[in-house]
Amino acid sequence: MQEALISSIKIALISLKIEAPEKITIERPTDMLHGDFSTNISLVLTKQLKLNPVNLALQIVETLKLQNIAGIEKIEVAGPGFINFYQTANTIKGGIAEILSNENFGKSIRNVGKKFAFEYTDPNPFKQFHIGHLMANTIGESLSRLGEYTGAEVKRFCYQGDVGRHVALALWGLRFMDKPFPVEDASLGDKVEFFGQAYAKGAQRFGKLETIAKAPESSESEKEEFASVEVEVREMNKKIYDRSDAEVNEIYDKGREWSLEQFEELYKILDTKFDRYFFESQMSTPGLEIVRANTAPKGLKLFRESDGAVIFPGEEYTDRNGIPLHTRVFITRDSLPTYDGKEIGFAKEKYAVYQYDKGITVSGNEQNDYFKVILKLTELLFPEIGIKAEHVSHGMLRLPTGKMSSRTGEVVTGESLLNDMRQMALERMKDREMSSDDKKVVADQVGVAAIKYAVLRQSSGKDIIFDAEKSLSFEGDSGPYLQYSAVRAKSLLEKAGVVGIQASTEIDWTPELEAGTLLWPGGKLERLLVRFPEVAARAESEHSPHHVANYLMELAGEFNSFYSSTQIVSKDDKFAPYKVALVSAFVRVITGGLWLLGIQVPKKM
RNA sequence: GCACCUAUGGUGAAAUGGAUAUCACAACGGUCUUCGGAACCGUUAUUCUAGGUUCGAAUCCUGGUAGGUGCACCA
Repeated sequence: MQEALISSIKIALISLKIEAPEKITIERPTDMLHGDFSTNISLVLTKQLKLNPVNLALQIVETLKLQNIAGIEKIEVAGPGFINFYQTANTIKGGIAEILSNENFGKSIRNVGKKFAFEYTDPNPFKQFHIGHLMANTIGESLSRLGEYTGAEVKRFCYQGDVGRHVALALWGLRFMDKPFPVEDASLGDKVEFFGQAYAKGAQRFGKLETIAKAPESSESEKEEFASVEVEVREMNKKIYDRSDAEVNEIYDKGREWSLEQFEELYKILDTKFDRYFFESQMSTPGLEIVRANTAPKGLKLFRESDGAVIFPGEEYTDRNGIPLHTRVFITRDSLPTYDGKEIGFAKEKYAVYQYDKGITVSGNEQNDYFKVILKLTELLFPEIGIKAEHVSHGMLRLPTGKMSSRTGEVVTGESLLNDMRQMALERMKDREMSSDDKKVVADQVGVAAIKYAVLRQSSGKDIIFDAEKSLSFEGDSGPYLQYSAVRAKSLLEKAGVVGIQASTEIDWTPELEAGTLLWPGGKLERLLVRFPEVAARAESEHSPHHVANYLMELAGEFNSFYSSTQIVSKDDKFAPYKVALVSAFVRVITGGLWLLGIQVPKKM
């Protein structure tokens, strides 16, 4: 349609003897009252031609009208000189018919033949899976689905930090635990909790000693105490890397396995499934090799030695926008690769297993500057990977203080947040007639929807204030509201089936279509439904699932207005088949849209 | 200290450089439920500040203010 309008405009300009600019834009007006399509061509031309934009627009419209563009009913000049196009009721109606007949409505082929890789979540064994991981998972999963929806081949990757100082601190912290090591048949939660506490104790103790030792007024003995502790942790770290201590290995393997098992349970609830896992422990060797091979005076000389460590002097480079980078350490003076060093190995390994056309890493925005350095290095070391790698960041999920399950006042785990949401959902359903098993399934779906929607409703990169009260109330702008709308619409379809009303757009329309009207004032519901594929495509190209979330919100609101203003399933109503058709189209679109957000539609709720 | 990010009704957000800045929550008033009220309808209220670019600025540029984040052997 847009192409047809553009060529019509070109023809109109030629007949007015005006040179057409290279780019003529056809846009969707923000307000539907301004038509189905709009162009600012007159405003753009007005300067060079020194004409009044409204007069020019009027002239263009005159010649456009002579062309009788198919599917267009009305062309108007509005505001400062916009030209608005209104589609015929028949065209809109045809759009609804298409939704009904096309199971894949909303999908597109714009990325067919392309390979996308998404790396997200990236939790660390031995540490809690916290709400930041929940966010990254939500965003990464939605981006993956948008990729699939637009035809790309998509692989989901998860990179987990199973070595490094946090693990060393967890194992070192075991000595301060007053609880016994979990027995084999202890619950998974208890097992993971045990290591989580060990890490907390280890990290706390280490941090405390470090603070004391580094304070200006610290005594010699305090300094010595920290020094000896530092040696212990470093030795533990080395043992983990080189697996030289059988006892450490045994404990380490158990802790790692338990953590990973627990992550899998969460992924199941979150409805996400990774194609492949990578571990930091596997990236040490390739990372070291790459860095060593390019440390001056060898290779590309990107790295150099400094104070016994190997660094990348970021100050000497700029990012894609010409902004200077910062220096980072890639190999420590203990000859161990830092996280940065391993990341470089990972960049290469990831591409080796899957030659993607676009590779996106999702992380918190506190890593923005870090990723600029990594992306720059990737470009310099592996140009063919560098141009395909991108970083998408998210802000923090902030919780109101003193609420939710942060019992200790420390990090909120993903599990506790999920549990709270599920509990709320169950509470809400207590009067529903459902088996308790069904209720649990639905409570999972609703709880997940509440969290995911809260994350995806706003553009990523900024912090999200996750207001417990509001999100738990499930009102208005929320995932459960969308689910509820879908569920209610589905139950309407069931009812229609029982009564025997078939969805159809082909009813006796004669007077209505001649008057250019559809059922609903302005045909707003219909027009929104038809736009779904454009919304999905835009969300994909901008890596912005919130376009889908906002669209669904508007759509559901419009549907609910429709629902409450008219009787839909009614035997004697000649419009009933069309009304049911709208409900059916709505169900198809909202189900697809929620899928893009990673949200399931419950059977009942 | 240097760098980056952010600033929109009371609150949380949206808006390819476009039209009267949109939505939800809260507040206030209504629908009174027989297709599922986790719903619907209405009212009040918003672009941090000073300049600049532009036919047109919440959006782009410059200064200021406020907040957040990151900067060597952590991940």
